[in-house]
Amino acid sequence: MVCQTLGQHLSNPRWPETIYKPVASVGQLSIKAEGIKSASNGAWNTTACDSYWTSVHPEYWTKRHVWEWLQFCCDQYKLDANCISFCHFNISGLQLCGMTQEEFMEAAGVCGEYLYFILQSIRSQGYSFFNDPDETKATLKDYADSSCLKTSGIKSQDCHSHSRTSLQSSHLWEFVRDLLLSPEENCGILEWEDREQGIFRVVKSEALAKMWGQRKKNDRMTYEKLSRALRYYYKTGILERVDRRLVYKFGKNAHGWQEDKL
DNA sequence: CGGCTGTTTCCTGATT
DNA sequence: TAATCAGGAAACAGCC
Repeated sequence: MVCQTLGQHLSNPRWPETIYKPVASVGQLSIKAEGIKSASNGAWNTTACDSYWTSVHPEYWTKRHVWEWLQFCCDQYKLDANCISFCHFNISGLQLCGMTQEEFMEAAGVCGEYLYFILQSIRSQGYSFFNDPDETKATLKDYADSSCLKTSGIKSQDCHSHSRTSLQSSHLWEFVRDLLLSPEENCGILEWEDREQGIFRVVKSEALAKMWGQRKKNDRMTYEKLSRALRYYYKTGILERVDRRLVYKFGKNAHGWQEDKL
């Protein structure tokens, strides 16, 4: 897997609306911090509250914890996971803590700058980062007030051209694509039948539905329903029909799956 | 608030 | 017989 860099962003860090939507103004960042406050009153999303990584110092995080942290940041701060290069973050917490801000930006573009800041906040505040919403809010606002967050203007393509094996895709076909591209998450659920032509097979249909259901926080998802959604993609050219059971093919309007274009 | 997109849910019927 | 496929129809959620 080839990982692109975002060198062009390093000299001029800015926050595009498309990457961090709530940051249209400093005030709106505070609104996001309010979200943390309400969440900490008992409604933490599963990414944060069901795992013990929030109570462990980042240096002791496993790869899994790093991944959960990324998920948490994407959920909580509405970062676009498509900007984050998974291969750069397939590392332990110790390695994560050793990354420089520049390395974060190389791994996740402008989102990386924000991730870096969040990580440093967690490292300095420890467990209280997740339990002291006022502190968190103040810290985030301080950062929002800093110069790098005040401007915006990088076009969305700048972000999406950096798209890799994303951790959290909003669309079903992207979820399927990313599962195909990340063997560490795939677990044999999907496999390529013809890599060049984009033909793939659903090996474990129930597991795929369950995983998609988890992604959408819907425990009633079934392969029947998931496949109905996949069939809608025939209309839009995201997928093409293959007359074999559990076999699909990426269409002309699907992108990001070709090996030579990664 | 309305319109649009992308599902989700349910369904009937056909195929493997 | 069960699993899957093919779509129509309607509901629903999130976004603009």
